[in-house]
Amino acid sequence: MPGVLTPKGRATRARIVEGAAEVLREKGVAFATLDDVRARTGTSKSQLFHYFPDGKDQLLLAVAQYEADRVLDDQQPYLGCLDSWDAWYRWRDVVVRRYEEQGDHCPLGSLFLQIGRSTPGARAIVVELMRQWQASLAQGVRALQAGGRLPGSFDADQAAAALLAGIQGGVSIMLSTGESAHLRAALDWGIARMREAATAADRGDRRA
Amino acid sequence: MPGVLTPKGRATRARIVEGAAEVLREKGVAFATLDDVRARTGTSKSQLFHYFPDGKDQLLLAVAQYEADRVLDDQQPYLGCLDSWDAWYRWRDVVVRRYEEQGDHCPLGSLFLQIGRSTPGARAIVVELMRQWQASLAQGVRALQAGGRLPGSFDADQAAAALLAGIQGGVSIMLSTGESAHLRAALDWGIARMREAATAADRGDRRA
DNA sequence: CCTATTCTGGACTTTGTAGTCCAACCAGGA
DNA sequence: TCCTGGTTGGACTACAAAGTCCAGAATAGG
Repeated sequence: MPGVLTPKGRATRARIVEGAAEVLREKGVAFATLDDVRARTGTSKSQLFHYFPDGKDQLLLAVAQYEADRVLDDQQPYLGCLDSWDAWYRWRDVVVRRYEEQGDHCPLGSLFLQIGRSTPGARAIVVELMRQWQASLAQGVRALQAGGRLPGSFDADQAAAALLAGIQGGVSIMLSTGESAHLRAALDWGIARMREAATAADRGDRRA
Repeated sequence: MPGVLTPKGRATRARIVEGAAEVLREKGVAFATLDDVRARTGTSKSQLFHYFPDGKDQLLLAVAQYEADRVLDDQQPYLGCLDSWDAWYRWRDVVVRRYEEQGDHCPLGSLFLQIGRSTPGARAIVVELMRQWQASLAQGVRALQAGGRLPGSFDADQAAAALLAGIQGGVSIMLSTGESAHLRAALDWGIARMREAATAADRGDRRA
């Protein structure tokens, strides 16, 4: 796979990544083989290694990046404009629905077990995803503050971190139990806490 | 492995499970082989299959149960007596420390990817663990309520669910990033919300 | 002691799968 | 037209790891 890829080559490579992502979602990374990918994408062994010379790990990494990109995209445009309470609730609904539909395979979580979390490439992908996700949430909190719906003293970053943790945990519990109750509870609880901080501040303001 | 195991047999079996657990923690389930277990425990292939006739999956399941049992044990006695704010903070510290020490391999999480979450046995283990964990937390919330530190209207089960989700997510983020900040944020945020509910109720009581 | 049963060692078989190799194909530029 | 380099097909190899088998040692029970 020297310097350049022709349009045809690029198309094939993309087909492989997308097909591999499908296979991984369906069978789980532990049971997905290169032959499955080959069959699904209508390619041959040599193509797989032509576009991913370092073999399976490199392909898995590409799929991980592909999936990571989708995670945030799937939450748009809601995640991008969390400037009112309604917007927050709509976003919550989108998140819950997305993961309920996803069923019981976490494309990213499983990927990293196979590749190894410590692999620099893998780690970078997930760290960057978490960073962006948390940044979007923090920005949403600040938007509430800017709109005067939340006191400025409220710690936006800690709120975003806690919310993100709740989402991750809710999803992983759902993967094991099949129930989205925990995901809902985490989101509802988090948003509720912010609303309470808002009304408490109102009371305080009124009193002051 | 007919009906009974002699004392010697039981010891060997236990040695295998514990050794396998160590190996899995160190290498990760994706890379641990029966030969690793064999070497670590000083046993032979035939013993492995003597005590676990259904092979690797059965062994992994036994390890999963073993690890699941430890999760709650490691939080005792703190998890069992969450009847004051101080007790909650002490418990939080224990949880954070336990997972910081555990490093970057989640014995349970990874196990289920290999076995397959949908396997009835695997699912049962994790569902039961979550159930007990959440029940303990809910009991702690009710203990606060019984002590008059928290209004009775507070939803203990939702609180427990949200806290549990936060823990799970905090841990899984820590596994990927190496930072325990999210775990701390989730716990602190959750406990803080309860305290606020308490003080808000105080204000309300005073006002009423 | 004798015998039945459990336990253990280790060589062997089987299988699934990643990765290799080379010949052939296609497309665009000189 | 020919040539070059990216692209493709598919058979082949290499190997690791699960699982099998049987002979022989240890042990419990009578």
